[in-house]
Amino acid sequence: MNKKSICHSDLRMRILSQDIAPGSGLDEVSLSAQYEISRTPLREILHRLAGEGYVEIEENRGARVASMDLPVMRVFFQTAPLVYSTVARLAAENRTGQQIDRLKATQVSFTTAARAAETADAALLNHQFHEQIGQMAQNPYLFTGLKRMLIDHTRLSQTFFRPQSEADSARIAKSIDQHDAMIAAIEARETALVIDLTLQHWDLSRDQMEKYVRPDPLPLDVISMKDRRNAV
Amino acid sequence: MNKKSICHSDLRMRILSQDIAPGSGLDEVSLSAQYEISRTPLREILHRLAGEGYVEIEENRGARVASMDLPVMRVFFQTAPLVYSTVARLAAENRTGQQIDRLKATQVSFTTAARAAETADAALLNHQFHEQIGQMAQNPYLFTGLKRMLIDHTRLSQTFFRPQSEADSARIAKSIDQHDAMIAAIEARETALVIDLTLQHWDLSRDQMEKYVRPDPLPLDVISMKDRRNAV
DNA sequence: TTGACGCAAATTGTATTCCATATGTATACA
DNA sequence: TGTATACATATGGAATACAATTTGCGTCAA
Repeated sequence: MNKKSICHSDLRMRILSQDIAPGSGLDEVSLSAQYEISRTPLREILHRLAGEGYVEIEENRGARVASMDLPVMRVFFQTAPLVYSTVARLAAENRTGQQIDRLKATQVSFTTAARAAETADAALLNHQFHEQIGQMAQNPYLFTGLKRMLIDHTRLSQTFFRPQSEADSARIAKSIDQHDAMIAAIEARETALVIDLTLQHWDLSRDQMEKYVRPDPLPLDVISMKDRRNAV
Repeated sequence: MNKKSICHSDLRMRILSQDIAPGSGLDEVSLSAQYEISRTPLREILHRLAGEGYVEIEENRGARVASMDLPVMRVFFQTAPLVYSTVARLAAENRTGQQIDRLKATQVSFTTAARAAETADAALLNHQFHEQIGQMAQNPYLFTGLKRMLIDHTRLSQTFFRPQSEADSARIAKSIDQHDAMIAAIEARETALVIDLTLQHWDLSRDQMEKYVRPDPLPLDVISMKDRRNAV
């Protein structure tokens, strides 16, 4: 593989893993130096990423990573069930045998990474898993929308695969099981079941993401109670 | 406006109007000469158009206009009602006053062009009309999918605004009326009505498009009946 | 002290040049 | 006569050099 496509996929990866934060600027000279390519191909990558929804380009102002503002997040939670379940249904109807094999392979890698708590890998492989289901749907119009959703979904679910408690590990195990069930249902073309499983999977993910958006408040004993008495 | 963005929007226009046919190759040197810009910015435009779904870029093979093969057309007709009606509902729920004003302005231009049988302008303004409804929905995930649909929809509906008969003119008039009704319904936030109107509008468009995909057969008297006797 | 104007440095945008890859044709050998 | 290989030409890709735009800072005036 050449440097250009490595750069392209690596930038995608870094954006998905929030290694480059939403809204942060992308400097052309430093990035081109980093990937050892010149500015010309890098700029072409940036334009491509803009079309894919990873970055936003403003005239004479360069490229920034796509932001994740609150209004869009509302829309994200509102739209996800519709898109995911529709795509899942179409996937069950249109999947080929080869695609099932590839999905199973991805699931094996995902399971390994998730059990080993390799956070970044697990999140990325989870992303790949759902993108492959999108490909099965054979519907380019819904697929582009799905890809946009997955960009934000993967960025939001960063904490999901970094277990902090027994409950977190249980959620990860459940997520793996749901993937397995989805594969079986898609392979058997059981559309109603696939939709049901997909919505369950979404519910699990959503609960975890809401924690990310609105995390538990800091423990109060960190703040001196003396100071608190003087508060307005 | 600078040459680059003119080139960008003009290429989009030419692809939508099938002035550049689906699947045809885009030569970098001739295009850059045509728009009086150098190859570097042109290539950036091509990459952007690739991200937007107008063209497809293959490594070391250059850019081609996105093809319209039959399997995708099936999916197009299958998906359109869902996407259009969902977007229309969200537009009615989320539209702002400014957006209504702009939509009305577009509709005025569209009406003029359609009545005057200015085919290319009418098709493009129709495209713009539906894209603006998409913007009203305030849903980037569905909007990208809608934009993809509109690319194919506009390319397929080229014949729609070139009336050949009284019936064609009547259809155009009906289409204009439907747009007016949709604007009113969106402004009044009557979601159920908007969905209904949108589906009616789709039905009208679909019937016409199917004629484009599967046109009336050539009149048989063109073929000599003598030759026909010898046929297998 | 604040606001506006202007200059300078940084950053993005464009053009030209050089290089790599692919395809088509011709020639030679089986 | 058919197929394979090699070479030439055309087309796409990358890098460097140059131009234009933006932004931040400094100075001067109100």
